[in-house]
Amino acid sequence: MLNRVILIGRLTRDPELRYTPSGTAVTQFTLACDRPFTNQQGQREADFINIVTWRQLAETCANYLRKGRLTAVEGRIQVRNYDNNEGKKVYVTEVVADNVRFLESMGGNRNDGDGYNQNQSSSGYNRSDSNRGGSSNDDPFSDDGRPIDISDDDLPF
Amino acid sequence: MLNRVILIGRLTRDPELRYTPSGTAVTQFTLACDRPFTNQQGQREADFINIVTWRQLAETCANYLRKGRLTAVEGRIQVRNYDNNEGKKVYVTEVVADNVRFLESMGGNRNDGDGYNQNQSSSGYNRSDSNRGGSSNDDPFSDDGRPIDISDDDLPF
Amino acid sequence: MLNRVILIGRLTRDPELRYTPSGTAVTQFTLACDRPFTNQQGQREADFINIVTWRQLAETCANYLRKGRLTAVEGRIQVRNYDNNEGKKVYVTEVVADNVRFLESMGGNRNDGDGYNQNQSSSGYNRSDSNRGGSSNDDPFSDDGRPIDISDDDLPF
Amino acid sequence: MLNRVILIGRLTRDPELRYTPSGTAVTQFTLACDRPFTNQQGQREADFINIVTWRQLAETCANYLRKGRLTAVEGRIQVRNYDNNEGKKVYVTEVVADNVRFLESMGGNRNDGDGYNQNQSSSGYNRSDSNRGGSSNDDPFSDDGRPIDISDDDLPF
DNA sequence: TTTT
DNA sequence: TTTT
Repeated sequence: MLNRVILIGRLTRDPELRYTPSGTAVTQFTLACDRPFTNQQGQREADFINIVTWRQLAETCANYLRKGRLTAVEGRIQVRNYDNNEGKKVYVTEVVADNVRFLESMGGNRNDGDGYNQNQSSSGYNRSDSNRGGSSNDDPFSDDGRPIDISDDDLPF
Repeated sequence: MLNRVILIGRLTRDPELRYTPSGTAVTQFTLACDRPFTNQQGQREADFINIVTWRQLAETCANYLRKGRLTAVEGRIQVRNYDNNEGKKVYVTEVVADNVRFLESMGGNRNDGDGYNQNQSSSGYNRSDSNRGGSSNDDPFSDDGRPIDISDDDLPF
Repeated sequence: MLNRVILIGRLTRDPELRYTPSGTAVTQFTLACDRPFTNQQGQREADFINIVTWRQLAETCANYLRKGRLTAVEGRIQVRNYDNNEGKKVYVTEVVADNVRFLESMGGNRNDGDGYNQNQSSSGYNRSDSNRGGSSNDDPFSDDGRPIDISDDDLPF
Repeated sequence: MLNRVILIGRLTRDPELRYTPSGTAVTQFTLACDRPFTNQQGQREADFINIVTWRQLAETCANYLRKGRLTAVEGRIQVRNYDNNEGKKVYVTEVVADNVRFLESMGGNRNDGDGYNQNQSSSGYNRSDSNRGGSSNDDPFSDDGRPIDISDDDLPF
């Protein structure tokens, strides 16, 4: 009934832009978020959190984000599952972002401080079908490690 | 650098209270959070999000939460991984809660509207070791589906 | 660049629905949010936080919220100012809500568990003019205590 | 029952460090947070949001924050009131921060990327007395514009 | 493995 | 598979 996530971290790699069969842009990246405490060895660990963005926001992220960039992400946690090639259910957790803020400039050449990068959906017609038994081509990130095709069924709002 | 989650949803089952070898309480449960849109079939889906609480908050959750209860959770996203019995890395994503609010009373017998249920850590000495190669007994939830032992190494703050 | 608020509290009064000159619905109410600690006298105090909602969400809130109802609000902090009748600048702080969740049912007669109550704006064309010097008819809430007219200029997104 | 704010913005001035009579550090500053839309004149406005930090976090903020710095703040909304010199109630709204992240380095001389800047309270004994009738020396920020003394009574957690 |  |  309410599902809100706000993260600040750094990209572990350049973002990946892809398109669904129907032509919708999807960009995926991973944020490294340092934990607020150190472990038993006195070292600070990080959580590596998968982010997905759609449509215009996906294009903007692909254009402006790069590995290492400090970035703020607002969105919701999404948990999906599919049956892997051994017929076992694999669960995938990711943050579907609807607002991304570029906290570092792009190598001196431009300003990114102005202009919000928000999802502009004309809400209401939404659809998102996950959990379709047997179908395995339904997601950006796989906890399994395999690259997987994305489908129009994953379109959020 | 910042990692904040706020959820409101319903417990899919009664919470499970366990103890680490050193006697620290850990309670786990899953929140069903309805998505803010309907899928292609016009149905509202939910995300099933794993929650972990520690220490005093774990005891309180085990005592007062029950299947179906509307509950608010505040915490951080944590991503852990371990090698499963086939030597494959399994990733586990969960929300480590530091504040849980009981939004529904306990069947008329008590009030839960007063009193915050917050993690009371004497911050600073914290430690949390995940990602220890080879060790597989390190987590409350497994995306693999197997029940797994919990370890003191997972203690957050 | 990022401005996010999430509150859970109870309405101090029934919500007030009004309309701007151009016919846009605005609903205002105040949430009492208990503080997470007690004061020197051992008593728990509350913060009384002003909420504003617009358009469809305003209508829904006016229809379904009532004094005392436990309610979750998501939005952004807005700070406005105007010159009062003595020519002094008065500052008004409120939360402009874009998502409101009714956490308690309406006296048994209905269900409120399904259906999100979210602001549905066709983002992009937005406008909001506050801080107009001399003009005093620009806000729902006044820290001054006077009832004030609302204006189309306050329309957010 | 839940009161969470997350902001990213820039300091409008250098932070101000003061001490309560009993020697507790309090730092105040204002964050300019650009609104996510433009007004009727096509200009982007900002909300100027007052922030208060206490104790160790106050010292760290005073040491490392400066006018113009991009900063993330996590905390809760607090609304206080007092009677001004004309006997009128004045309301003050501010964000009491428990986590502040410095998103820009300090002119090249140091690193601020490591090390969380979090409030370290030994929770449980808390107290905070506002709303004391007649007393006017109770707050960092005044919507009235007058500088006001701070008091130990405002100590949160 | 999923809640109302 | 991980960022500074």
